[in-house]
Amino acid sequence: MASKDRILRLKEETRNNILDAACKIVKEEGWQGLSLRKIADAIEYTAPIIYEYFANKEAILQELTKQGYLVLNKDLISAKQSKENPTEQLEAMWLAYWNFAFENKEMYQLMFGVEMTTCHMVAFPEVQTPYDLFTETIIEVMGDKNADEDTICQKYYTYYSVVHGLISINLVGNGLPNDMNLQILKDAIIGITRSLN
Amino acid sequence: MASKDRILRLKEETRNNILDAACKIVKEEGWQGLSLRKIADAIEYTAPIIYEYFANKEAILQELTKQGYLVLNKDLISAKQSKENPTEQLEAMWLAYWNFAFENKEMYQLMFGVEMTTCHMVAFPEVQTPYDLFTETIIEVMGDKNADEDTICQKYYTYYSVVHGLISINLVGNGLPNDMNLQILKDAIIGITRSLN
DNA sequence: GATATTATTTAACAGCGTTAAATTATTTAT
DNA sequence: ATAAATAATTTAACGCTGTTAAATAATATC
Repeated sequence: MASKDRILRLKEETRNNILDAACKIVKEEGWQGLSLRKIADAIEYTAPIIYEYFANKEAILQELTKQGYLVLNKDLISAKQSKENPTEQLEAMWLAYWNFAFENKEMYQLMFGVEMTTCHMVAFPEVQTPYDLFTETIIEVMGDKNADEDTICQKYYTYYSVVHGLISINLVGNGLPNDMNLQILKDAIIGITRSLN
Repeated sequence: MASKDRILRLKEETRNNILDAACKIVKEEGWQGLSLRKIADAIEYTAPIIYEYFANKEAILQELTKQGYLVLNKDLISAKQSKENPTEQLEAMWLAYWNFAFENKEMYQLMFGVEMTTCHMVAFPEVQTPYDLFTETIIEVMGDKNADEDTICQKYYTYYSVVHGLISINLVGNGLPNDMNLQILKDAIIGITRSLN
C-alpha cells in the first residue's frame, strides 16, 4: 500500500515538473515558444504523456494562471499588512500589483490578456480575491461601511484601469522611462484616492 | 503598354482582396481563426500566391495595423474639429478613441496588443499621429506653448493609461456594464483635465 | 509558331495540438 | 515463479499551421 503512495507522489511530481518546465520555457522564449513537445522534452518524456496529467494545453495555462493568482494574492495581502492607515494600504497594494506585473511579466500577460490570449475557462475563486481585497480597503478609506456597491465597484475599476493600462503599455512595445512610469502611477493613485473622501 | 497598367491594377486589386479577406475572416472567427490558407481560399487562390504580395503573414498584419491607424487618426481629427474649445476637443478625441476601440475590436487588439501579439515591426509614421494630436490639444488646454515636453508626455500617458486600460478590461473577458464604463471614462478624463490647468 | 517570361499550383518540410493503437513495464493472481 | 491483467509510455498518425522549392500552366515577346 505504501507503494501506491510512492507512485502517487511521483505522479504529483511529474505534474509539477510539467508546470515548471512550461514556466521555464515561457520565461526563456515567451508564450509563442511554448509547445507540448518542448515541455515533454524538458521532462524527458514524449508529448502524449502530458495528456495523462492535463486535459489539454489550455488546462496547463489554466493551472499556471491559478498559480499566478496565488502569488499575486499573497503579495497584495502582505502589502496591506505592511501599513496601518487604509489609504497607505491601498497605495501599497497597487504598488504591489504593479511590482507583480514586472517581476512576472509572462504571468501577467497570461492572467490579464496582454499580448496573449487568456484562457477564460471555468472561473476559479482566486480571480475574485484581488477585487475583494481592493474593494474592502476602498471601503475603509471611504469610511462608509454602507457605501453603494456600484460606487465602490466603479472606484475599483478606475484604479484598475489606470494601473492595468500603464502596465499594458509597458509590456507591449518599448515602454516608458522608469521615473515617468512611477510618477504617473502614484499621481493617478493619489488622484483617485482623493476622490474617495 | 496599357496592358501593363491593367495587370498592375489587377495585382493591386488582388493585394487588397487579400487584406479584405483577412479582415473578414478575423471579424468572423477572431485572430486565432486567421490562416493563410483561409485567405487564399477566400480569394480563390492557393496559399503560396500570397507570398507574391506579402513577405509573410506578419507583413499582412502590419498592413492591417497601418490601415487601422489611418481610420483612428481620421476619427481623432474629425473629433477635434467637431468642437471649438480645446478642453471639449480633448474629451471628444478620447471619446472617439474609445468608440474606435469598440467599433473595431479586432483592429484595436492588433494595434495595441490586447489578447493578441502585436507586430512590433518597422515603425511607420502613422503610429505617432495619435500622440501628436493629443499632446497638441493638451498643450492648448494648458495654455502654455512652452510647456515642458516631459510634463506633456506624462499627462498624455495618464489619459492613455486609463482609457486603454478600461478598453482592455472590456475586450478581455466579459467587460463591465455600459453605463459604468462611460462614467469611469468621463470621470477619469475630467479629473485628469482638471489637473492640467 | 517557338521561345522566354510570368503566374500559379503542387508537393513538401518542420512544427503545432491531439488521438488511437502498439509497445513496454509493472503489478496481481495462481 | 510463471501467467495474466493492468498500468505506463511510446510510436504513428491526423489535420492544421507558415513557408519554401520545384513543377506546371498561362501569357507575352520575338
